[in-house]
Amino acid sequence: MTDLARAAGVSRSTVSLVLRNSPLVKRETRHRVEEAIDRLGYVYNRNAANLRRRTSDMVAMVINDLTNPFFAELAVGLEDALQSAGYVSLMANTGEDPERQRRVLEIMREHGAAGFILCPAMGTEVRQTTAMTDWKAPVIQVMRRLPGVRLGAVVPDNVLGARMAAERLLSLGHRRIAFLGGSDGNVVTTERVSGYRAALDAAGIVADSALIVPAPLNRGGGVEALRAVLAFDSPPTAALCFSDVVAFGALDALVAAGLRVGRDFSMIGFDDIAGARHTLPPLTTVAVYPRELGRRSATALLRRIADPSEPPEEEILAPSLVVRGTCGPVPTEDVKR
Amino acid sequence: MTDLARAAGVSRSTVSLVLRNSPLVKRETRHRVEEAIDRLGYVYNRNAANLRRRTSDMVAMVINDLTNPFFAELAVGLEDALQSAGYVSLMANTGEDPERQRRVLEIMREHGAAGFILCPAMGTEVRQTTAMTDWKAPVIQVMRRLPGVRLGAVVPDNVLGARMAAERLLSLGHRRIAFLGGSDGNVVTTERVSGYRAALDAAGIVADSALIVPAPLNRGGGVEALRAVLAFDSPPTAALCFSDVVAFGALDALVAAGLRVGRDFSMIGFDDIAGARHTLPPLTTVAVYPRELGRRSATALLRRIADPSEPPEEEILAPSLVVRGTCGPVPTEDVKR
DNA sequence: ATGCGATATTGGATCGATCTAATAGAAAAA
DNA sequence: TTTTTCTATTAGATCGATCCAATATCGCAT
Repeated sequence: MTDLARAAGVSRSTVSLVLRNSPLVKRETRHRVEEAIDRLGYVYNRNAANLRRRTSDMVAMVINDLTNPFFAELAVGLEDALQSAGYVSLMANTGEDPERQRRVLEIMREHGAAGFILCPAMGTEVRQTTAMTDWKAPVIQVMRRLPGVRLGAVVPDNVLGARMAAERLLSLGHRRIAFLGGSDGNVVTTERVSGYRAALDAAGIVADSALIVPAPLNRGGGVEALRAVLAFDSPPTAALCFSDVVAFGALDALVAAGLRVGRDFSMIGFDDIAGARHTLPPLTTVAVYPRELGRRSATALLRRIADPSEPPEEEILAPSLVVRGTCGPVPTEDVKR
Repeated sequence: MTDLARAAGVSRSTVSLVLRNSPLVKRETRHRVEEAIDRLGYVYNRNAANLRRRTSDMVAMVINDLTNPFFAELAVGLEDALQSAGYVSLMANTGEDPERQRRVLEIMREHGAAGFILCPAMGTEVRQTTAMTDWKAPVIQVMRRLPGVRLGAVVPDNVLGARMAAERLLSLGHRRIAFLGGSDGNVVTTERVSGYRAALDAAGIVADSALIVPAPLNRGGGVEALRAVLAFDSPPTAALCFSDVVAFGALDALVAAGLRVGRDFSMIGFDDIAGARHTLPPLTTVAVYPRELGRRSATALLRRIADPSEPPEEEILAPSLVVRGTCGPVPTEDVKR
């Protein structure tokens, strides 16, 4: 900047005014400075500016698993909104490792992030998030909300979504309905299972806890879980899966067992990822709009960055049931085998 | 830091030494300072440190499309390696928009990124990348390499991959082989098509350019492209697809047309993404290991950050053919219909 | 006591920007 | 001509760290 000032024959202060295109500088001086800028190949230093102004144009995004298309979509929605608002994203993938999560959060804090978007890794201790409540920068949890922590959150209504799905199956006459996938440590599992339970309760059915089968959140998990329930003495006639990916595996296992999807056995997924409409038959599922989730959390964060006195809010997005071809009426006794 | 110094009864210089845990400070003073650090809730300011030291611990990652599982995997490999090396990632998604790409690159430059990893958006002008050759920070192109630009690059051997795939089909007796998907503007398309052509040439077959069908790089594109070639007077008996996603669409179209995959028509994909092993039958494809691509480009970048005199290199990773179930011998005349 | 080398500590300049309050210059009003 | 009022410009302090050269403190031999 000193070089620029010398080259343009003005003071550093004036150069600074030009850089921030202040209306104070005379048109002619501005041109002289601008000419110097591209003659000398000057590059503005945002970090120095942020240091002096005690501001930041960086936002921290810490995501549990970007290889999961659901979260990738969420991250893109987020980044897109932040980028349009003039922020740049410090992004990190934790791979569901709470310790790694702790480290990157700390580093991003030291970088002076203006705010934090966190999709907590499984097994994140509450201690971690409560510690964040008195960081000066606002924090928004997205997708997964740790219980009892006063940070903001933007999440889908998992309870409602699971209830809608289960109710659909109930209305088709199914009475033995399994819940496949997820794990106890996971908030989302807890919520979805509770929605599933609520629907059964409302229909006056006592939930058979053997029908709730935890499994890894991948295709293999779905295969396993479905095989397990088929081996029961009185197997279920339908299943609600933790996610579409799990449902894909469950569908694989169904055809492997020679069952006709949607006739011998009904299936509902969760998330409505890209592949869901291309299974055979297309998967009925609960759409939760990850991109919108990302966009909303960005908006919520930006609001609190703009006005830090705003209280943290929890935004809960309604999901919707996307009916495709994997559900049908309960099969008659003889077919059920 | 001044507060810390006062609280611990030492000078700012000493505090600084403690922060960088220099062996110069006496154990006892160090403890006094550390005590003050967590009593006052002090947070280290990396930007200020980087400003003074004229260094940077941020790397820019600019990716064309993170919702594509292939690139998501690549990004994760990258970020993982950078994170372990103590760098933090400035990440942006361009959504294949060259103008947006230009803007974010400029912003990250102004943030003083120590290096750049770029997977150029389709339609990126060479002007953009040549301009980057005289940025002081090193740049590595990943996956897509713009022709004739002296920046580093880490890419798969697309020519070889496509040739291997085409040779496989040729060895099974296929003579009319289509290439489905991609577009002329895309370097990767050019490379894969040229590998396909090379194999045909070597087998003494004149490539029928009508069999090279550009199409959008999504499932719908695959459906369209396959329908188009089936409508020919003498349709192909096999197809090599630009990517697995395109192949998924093509498989959909095949079953819709009542053809048996691997018997009436053979198909090979490209990329070996997660879903490829779960099609029916499982998709034969060319594996290019996106995660490894990411990891290598991170390594290459870090090397050049550490020693800026290192010349830019092009690293070309060998792909491998993953044989699954979508290829079979050329059908006999009567079946071919 | 004094000197000496080693070990610890420190003041002040600096990185590249912004900010405040002061000032110079020109035009308008007295 | 003098005063007032804008409009442009500027000097110097500052943000939070590091770095360098200088200095203080110490144990130990003389």
